[in-house]
Amino acid sequence: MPELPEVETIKLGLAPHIIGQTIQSTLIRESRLRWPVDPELNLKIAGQKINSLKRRGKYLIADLQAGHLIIHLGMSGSLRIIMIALEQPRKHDHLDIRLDNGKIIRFHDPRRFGAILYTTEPIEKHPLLVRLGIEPFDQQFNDRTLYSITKNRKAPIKQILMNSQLIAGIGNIYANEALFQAGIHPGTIASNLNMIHCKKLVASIHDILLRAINLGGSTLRDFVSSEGKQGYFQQEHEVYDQLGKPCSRCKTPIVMKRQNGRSSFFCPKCQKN
DNA sequence: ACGCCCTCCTGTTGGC
DNA sequence: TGCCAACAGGAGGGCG
Repeated sequence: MPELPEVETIKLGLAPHIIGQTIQSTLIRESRLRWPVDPELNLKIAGQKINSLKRRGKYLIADLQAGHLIIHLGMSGSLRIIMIALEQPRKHDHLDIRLDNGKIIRFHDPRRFGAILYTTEPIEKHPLLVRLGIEPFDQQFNDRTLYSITKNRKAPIKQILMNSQLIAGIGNIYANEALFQAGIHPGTIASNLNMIHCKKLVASIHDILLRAINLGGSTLRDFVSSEGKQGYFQQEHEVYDQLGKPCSRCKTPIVMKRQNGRSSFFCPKCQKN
């Protein structure tokens, strides 16, 4: 579920509940995530105030007084705010962070590809973050920077978009959707894109991500009580998971193709190599 | 440096 | 209805 817009939505929903609060305690029910949760996590972060909440790529970063909590939701992770003693933990509720205001941040992740890490190193030097590529909403992300990323690469453009070490935050859904909107075939070799393609693609990426964030935002009011709601952007998918359905522009049935182990969906008529 | 493939894990779905 | 394989929104790590 969580690509850039979902993580941004979670950040916005979580922030008012947790910013300025002090962590009272941490409860680990299952430490076997992508990386083991530090058994001393509670010792290390209890008593620390949460100063701010940021996003980098698909990572959430809570800045504490003396360090940073790095949270990644993997493929199936979600976070909720719940009231103390109100809800029993469900299966796959792996970790609770109890705050002084009586609220609990509860981490849920059936596939356990997610991660919760604490570091006292400068956050930008953390090995998981240091190699991340440019943020799509960075001022520097424009037609020229995308062109410089693509001009010497032989991989298909879709894989370039999904490579978080080149561009951070775009996953399978938004790569598919942005390429459809830009009229570019997902299998196009990156180095074959010209500046015009790159300009269109940057505009599409911006537009798709912004629209998704805005729609995700409409579920914010449910954030406290609901289990990682899907958000409304899924109703806006033009190609992702739309195999066989008519293209919204030309009515040609949407096609699916495996690319590097992932499903690519596209309109064979509107999207050119 | 680059691109491809494998891996971690559980839950859901579709074909027979 | 049940069984089983395929697949799912990520991404680090290892290899050629």
